[in-house]
Amino acid sequence: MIRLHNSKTRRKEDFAPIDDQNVRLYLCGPTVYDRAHLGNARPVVVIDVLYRLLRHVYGADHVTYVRNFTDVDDKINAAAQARKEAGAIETLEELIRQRTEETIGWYHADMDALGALRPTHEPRATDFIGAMISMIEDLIAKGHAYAKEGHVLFRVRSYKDYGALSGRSVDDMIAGARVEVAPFKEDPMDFVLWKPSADDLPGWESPWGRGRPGWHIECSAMSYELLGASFDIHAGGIDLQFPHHENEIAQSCCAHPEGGFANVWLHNEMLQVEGKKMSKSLGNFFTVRDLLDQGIPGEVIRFVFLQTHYGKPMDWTAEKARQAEATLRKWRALVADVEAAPSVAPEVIAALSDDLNTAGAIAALHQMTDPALLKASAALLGLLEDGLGDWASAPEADLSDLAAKLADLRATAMETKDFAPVDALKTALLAAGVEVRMSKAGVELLPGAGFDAAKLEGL
RNA sequence: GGCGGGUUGGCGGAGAGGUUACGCAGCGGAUUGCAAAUCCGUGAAGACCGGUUCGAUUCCGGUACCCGCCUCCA
Repeated sequence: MIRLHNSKTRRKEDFAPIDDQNVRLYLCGPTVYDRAHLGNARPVVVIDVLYRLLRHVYGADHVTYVRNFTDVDDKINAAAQARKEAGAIETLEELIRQRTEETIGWYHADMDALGALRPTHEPRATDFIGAMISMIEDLIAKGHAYAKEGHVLFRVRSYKDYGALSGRSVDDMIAGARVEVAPFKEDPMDFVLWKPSADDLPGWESPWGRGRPGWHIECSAMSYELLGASFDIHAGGIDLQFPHHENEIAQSCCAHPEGGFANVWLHNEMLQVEGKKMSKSLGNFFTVRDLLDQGIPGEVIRFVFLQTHYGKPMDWTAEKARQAEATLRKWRALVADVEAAPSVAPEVIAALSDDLNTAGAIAALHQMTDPALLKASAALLGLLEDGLGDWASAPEADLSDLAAKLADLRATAMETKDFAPVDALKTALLAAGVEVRMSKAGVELLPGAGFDAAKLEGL
């Protein structure tokens, strides 16, 4: 039995799918205007583990996982306009398309590097504009939304449970007074479903004139098209809980009162870097690609993420990455050339089933002595898989001559009691990233983490 | 101001109302020419103040501190 902490009820609940032949999961995906930063990767890795667990429990063919690409956004427009101003000859529309295509390619490459499985569907907002317009028309017809001055706004007061997910009341929020006041709003909390586009911005024809959708409507429209009016799990970062998810619920439940939208809401906490919020102003902002380029393997990033429960803030530190790499190297050596066991360790399943206790699952892996079982169990966490381990394999190098030389020097030193020549060679080997093992059985040289063949020249 | 999360041994980080978490580091030992690697062993905790209880780090209340969201940033 899988148990998940449901943000909607604020409790850990037994998970019971609506249809165990088709378990349905939706994760809010990225706005594709730039490289994914490290924080973007956290929900992807967390939900990837959930996806793997669900596939394990219900069968690989009985889980539908949807993660959208938001490719309508002012930041994308800004990036395209910047290119235009820099002298690009393409139309703005073409530049936007280029930018989103490019970013999606980066995103796939980066998330692949983290060992995340591709979702079943990756819908793009621009492919669902028609569905969004239909949904907005329906909301207007049902009295939950109104058109004014080219905008369409959702009437927050018409959905009585508005604020239930995030524990807020409309009145409290207005008292907070951090809302955009606009003359065309009936109520300050009303939010945009559709807005007009100037000629130099992307737009689509609609009953309210040429314009583009507000942000929230895309997830409501796409989840409805791909998963239906009711589905099992909706996930995303806790920062999306309000207003994004609150607005999704309001739109979807008002448009499809026959459905319940998402049964379970999973929210992951934020990511920090060395104890502080990651931000450009603090200079600790970096992308997944930055880390990969620094030589930190995706599997190591993944391991660091999974060491912290998704519901707690997770602190990225260089020290954690160092430790994770050491652990993975040890495990990789253990499972090298080992065939995965046919089944997964029950402790690992039990830990993951308990609200995705990935840290507990990793602790269980530490206790495992059977490499075949370790490999099979780690796979449920997306670790120690064959495709992801190139980084840990020893660099190709023939060190047999040097090993023989060291053995000779050592044998001589045993006689003369002068170990200086042996130590000199050993020191040089260590400096080149070679691990030196000397025992009664003989000398063994292994290329290690920082192996540099160039430093072996002349030895 | 409103809403929410957190505070565990040197560091990271879990579970469980009463029994060793675990990992890294440290320390002791085996091993080694010395190391490395490996193996064995080992000390160390639960922010603060109350309450419930035979018993709480674990449940409840309060205090302090930290953090997030409320600004179409996951």
